[in-house]
Amino acid sequence: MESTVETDSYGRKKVVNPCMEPCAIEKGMRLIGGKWTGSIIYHLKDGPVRFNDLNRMLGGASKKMIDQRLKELESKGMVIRKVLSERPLAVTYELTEFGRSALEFLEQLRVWSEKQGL
Amino acid sequence: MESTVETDSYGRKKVVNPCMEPCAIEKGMRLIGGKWTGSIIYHLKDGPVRFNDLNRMLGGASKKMIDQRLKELESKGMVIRKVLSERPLAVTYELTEFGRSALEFLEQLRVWSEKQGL
DNA sequence: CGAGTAGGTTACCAAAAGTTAACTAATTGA
DNA sequence: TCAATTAGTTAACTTTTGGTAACCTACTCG
Repeated sequence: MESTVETDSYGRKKVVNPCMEPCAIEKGMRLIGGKWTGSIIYHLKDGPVRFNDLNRMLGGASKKMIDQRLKELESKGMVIRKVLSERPLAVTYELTEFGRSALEFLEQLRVWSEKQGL
Repeated sequence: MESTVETDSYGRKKVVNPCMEPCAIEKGMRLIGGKWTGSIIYHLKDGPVRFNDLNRMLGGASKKMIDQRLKELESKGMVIRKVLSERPLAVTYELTEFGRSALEFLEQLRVWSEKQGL
């Protein structure tokens, strides 16, 4: 993963390990870097949350977005959808172990972000 | 920043601190979550890199992308562009202190990402 | 001279992403 | 009966993105 540039005797440049396809950082970002994705994971940190509650917590995100993101996260195995009861329909979303493992990084991001006073 | 849902005596839900606009995580993500942005910062970690070298390191990213991202990062104060010499034109990009401060969690992201074997 | 380097810029286009608002069906509370 | 809740879905639309490839000036190497 360490790509470096070397200069040959004629002054020509060559890259030793170019990231031919997205490297780890890029892949990670594509997993949790989508709009609202990080926020959703973060808001699930304290346990299961219901769809509409999540919707209310993330003012600014539309239901469609939240729905879409939750489905992505579910398909990636970071979130589980649980039906508490049909009639009346009640559903919660919670983090899997994998999902939970992203919290560490997200927490650091949050701290950094707040420190910069963004 | 702690948004929670409360239920009143009638069973109605209210959110106490909704993230009305993007919260810290969201803002952070928008700063470094763009395609290739994290990778660019990460590849500048060992010091100044020239434009075309960066281009070679990030196989898969086009010049246009790199150019665009570098300008964004410059405008956000995370990267500085330095002209080493005109005639022949030589330019390097390096991280500012602010840019460097992002390396800490990018490194964590990298480790996490690799651990998942993505 | 012709090719290659450096550091970009430009136009064009296709595809993806995101927003809004309306609508669903079933249930409950006033 | 009216309103609101639940968890979504859908269509229509706009915006943003990202990729390609050509072009630019200036310089050096053989």
